[in-house]
Amino acid sequence: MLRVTPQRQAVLDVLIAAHDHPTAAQVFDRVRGQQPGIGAATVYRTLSLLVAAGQARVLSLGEGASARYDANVSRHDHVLCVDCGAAMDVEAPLPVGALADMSSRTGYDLTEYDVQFRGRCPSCDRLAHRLQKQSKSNEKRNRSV
Amino acid sequence: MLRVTPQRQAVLDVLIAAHDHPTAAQVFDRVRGQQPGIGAATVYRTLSLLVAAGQARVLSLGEGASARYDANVSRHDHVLCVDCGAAMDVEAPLPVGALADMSSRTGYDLTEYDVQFRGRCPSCDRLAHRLQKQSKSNEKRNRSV
DNA sequence: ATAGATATTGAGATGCAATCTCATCTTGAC
DNA sequence: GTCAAGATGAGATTGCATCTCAATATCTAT
Repeated sequence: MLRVTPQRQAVLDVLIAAHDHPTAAQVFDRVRGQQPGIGAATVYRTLSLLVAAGQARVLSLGEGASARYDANVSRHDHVLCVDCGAAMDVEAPLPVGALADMSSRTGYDLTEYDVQFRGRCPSCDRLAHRLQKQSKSNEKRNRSV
Repeated sequence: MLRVTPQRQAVLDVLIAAHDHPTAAQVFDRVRGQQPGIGAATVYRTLSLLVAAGQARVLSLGEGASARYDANVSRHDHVLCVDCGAAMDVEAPLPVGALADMSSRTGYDLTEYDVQFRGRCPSCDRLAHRLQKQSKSNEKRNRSV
């Protein structure tokens, strides 16, 4: 029998409250806020359990970044910032039948898909533009020296 | 100036020859076959350089899996096996304008996207079915004991 | 309520990929 | 050839993730 313990509840609570797709390490930190004594093993174990039980999902966003967890288990897509790693849920469903098409095209037995959009979030975008301007004015200054 | 050294050439060669989206560790192993003395630092460094130079791409396939490298830098999508991690390139482009739509919908400055299809590759699928049958016949046997 | 079986926990050890450091070596320009 | 910039690789280090195991908590049957 699988038990509902305070530790497990805390992990799930954190996951449901989070809308930023935290990594396991971030979940661990947050859970510690509520259950200071909880161990890393318990948090990692619980995350795996939740995923196995269909209560959570693992995402591999970003490039070579750690796995990120999401309590939103319905099919959805992601927009993510290549600078700060921020991620948000969006909907960009493929036409009905696209999954079946791809299955027969590849011979794989495909059961799910998702679309990842990558670019810069508004705040990183502003920052990037500001830095760009600055480096241009630096160039001018250096030329004139 | 950026130099083309035998080590860097070897890493790029391995990447171009590979069609299985190897992880950095796998690239390292393969490069060692040709350049036994090459160090891990060099391979990891070179992979980052290649990505920065647009000669390669990093993918985050699978869930919590290590980053995987791909010398195919043109836009394309992936089908991947959730059991063995095999990945293949496919084309599943969104309608023209989808990227711009999503940008204006989210406020992000989006520059790329890709679709990930997940399921079982033909051989893992066969294996899974075989195991399923076996476990059923085991159940029967156990019941009759 | 109690005993015994089963499940869960957390500290610490371990594993492993990835990065960093730095002395040494290579390369290209002059 | 000489020199400066660039590149290399052994080994140390970091940091995430998993495993081990003794202690603890929880369930079930009586």
